[in-house]
Amino acid sequence: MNLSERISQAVFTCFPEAEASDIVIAEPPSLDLGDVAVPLFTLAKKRRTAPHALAQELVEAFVPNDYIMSAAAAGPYINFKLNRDRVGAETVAAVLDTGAHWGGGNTGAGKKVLIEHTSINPNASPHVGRGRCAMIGDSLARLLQLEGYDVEVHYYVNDMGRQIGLLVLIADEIEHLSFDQILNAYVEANQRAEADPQFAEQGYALLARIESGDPKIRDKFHAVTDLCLEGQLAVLERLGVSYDVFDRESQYVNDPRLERIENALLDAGALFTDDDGRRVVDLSKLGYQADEGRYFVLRRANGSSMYGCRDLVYSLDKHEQGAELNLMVLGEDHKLYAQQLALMLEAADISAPEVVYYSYILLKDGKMSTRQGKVVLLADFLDQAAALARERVSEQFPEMPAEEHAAIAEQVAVSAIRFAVLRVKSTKNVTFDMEAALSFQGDTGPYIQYSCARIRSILRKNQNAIPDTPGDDFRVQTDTEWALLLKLAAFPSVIADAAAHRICSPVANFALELARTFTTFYHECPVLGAEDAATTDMRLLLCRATLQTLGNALHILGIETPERM
RNA sequence: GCCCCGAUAGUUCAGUGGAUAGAACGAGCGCCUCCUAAGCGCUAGACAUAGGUUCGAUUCCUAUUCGGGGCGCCA
Repeated sequence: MNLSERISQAVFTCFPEAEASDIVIAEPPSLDLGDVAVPLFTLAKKRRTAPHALAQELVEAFVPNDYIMSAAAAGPYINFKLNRDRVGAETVAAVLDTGAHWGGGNTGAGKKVLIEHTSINPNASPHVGRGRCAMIGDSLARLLQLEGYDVEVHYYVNDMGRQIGLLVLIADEIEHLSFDQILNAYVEANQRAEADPQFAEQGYALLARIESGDPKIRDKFHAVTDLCLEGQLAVLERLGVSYDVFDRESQYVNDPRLERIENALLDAGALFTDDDGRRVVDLSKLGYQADEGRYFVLRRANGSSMYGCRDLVYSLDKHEQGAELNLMVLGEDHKLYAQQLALMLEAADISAPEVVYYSYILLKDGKMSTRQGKVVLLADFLDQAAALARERVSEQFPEMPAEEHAAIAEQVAVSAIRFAVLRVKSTKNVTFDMEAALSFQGDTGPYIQYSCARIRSILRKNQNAIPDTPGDDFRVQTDTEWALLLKLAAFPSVIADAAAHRICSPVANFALELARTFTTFYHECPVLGAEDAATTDMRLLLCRATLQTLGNALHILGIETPERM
């Protein structure tokens, strides 16, 4: 039985007709009032009494037990005081026993989840805006893993389409196209296509040839996109983001399975050929309400397929893999498109993927613009951050080998960017502040890592053996220790909530709060210099449990916990 | 024009249908013979506007304003 169940139990015993959903477990404004609070407004209404009267009634009927020591009425609230030694010891034991699994609710046991994210156009080194998708997707994957899901991460390689065709044309003119040149080549190709219709035509012609199965052209497309993908993945790898499966858009062109969807659309009377010879879907036949976005073109007049065809087959392909959960992370600019796809898929009785959307990252002086060079490239940020961090570490630990300086600096750099991006709710536009992200001070990833390093330092300096688990002499002596224990105990519910809502920012904010709570403890409660050995042991256990919890939370965020920094 | 998202201190972000809305940065003052000062303490500062639902709204609903995104042959 966990804490909230025990509290509910206490309320039930004197109010049997209450339902679990009526009981809200809250935090009192101060630990002086109690450890856990229950507001009684809803229950009082049910019983047709005043909340404060009900509070009195419950207090009088309350019988203390091993876990809940007392109940006190405070107006419309009832505040419980817990047996801190008992609850604290159980919390620490739970953390240390479950270790890397601590916090996971196992709701995903035996279930497979397929998650697609990043899938950026192969045209340039990724900037932080693109990185938001990768970091959110990667952390979501890690979060679901902790919940016990069997997670498979997919990356959809957009290796087709007009712009890749143009890029292939340009690549033919350059001797050895490198990753660094790709963006320029891409911009140039688009400019030329605009100015020179013939050039643009050549691009479409290439598409037609790849669609007709020309292996030479296909190889050319692959060569260009591979070069790009390789460069992009190298940056993403620095961030700790990895993928299990790469699905090429080109492998879904001319896929016979499209027929199944087209037939369903025909049956629904939604698919037709318009006056110009395009194959168009009228989504209003599938329940689409608005006038805008009502028509969706599947094929150009010349018969070549549009991206939608490939996406439909790709969705079908993922659907056929039979995962319990099919997730994808998309920018909010894809919202309408994803809805349109979902309607078409559902018409063919195919369940559409569940989509997690994220909003754009803005800069202080406005939107990012690749063409205006107004972007923060992930690689540039990491380089700058790592250089700064390296200076810091080498000053602080001059005796440390240079490779270790570099390794720690890289971990700090990754933590700075991942935390800055992940702590913000994904539906909000973030304004990326380069200066703040490079300062490593305050509400940052490095601050949390620093707390971990302090814990590691204490554990390293400790000479004596620490018990593996709390014993009978586990005493919670101060509010500071207790506040830390309460924070630790809250971790599983943070994870459960985050996983259920497919959102990682609460995990980031929890980690920050826990680090702050620990820092207070660090300043107020000496561990190695405690009054007696039992207190030292207790605090060492608390340190270990905190490190484990911070480590688990940071692992979800893709942030390492350095031994020193 | 229509649709979707957002709006909390000077700034960047948390948070909640209920007790006193939290941090950080920036500003000011203080703290390293003390487990790492990437730290800590103190001071000043906010729920866009107007209605509504509710015992109670910053939180839910509606409108307005502002910002972001989108609206048939780009992916």
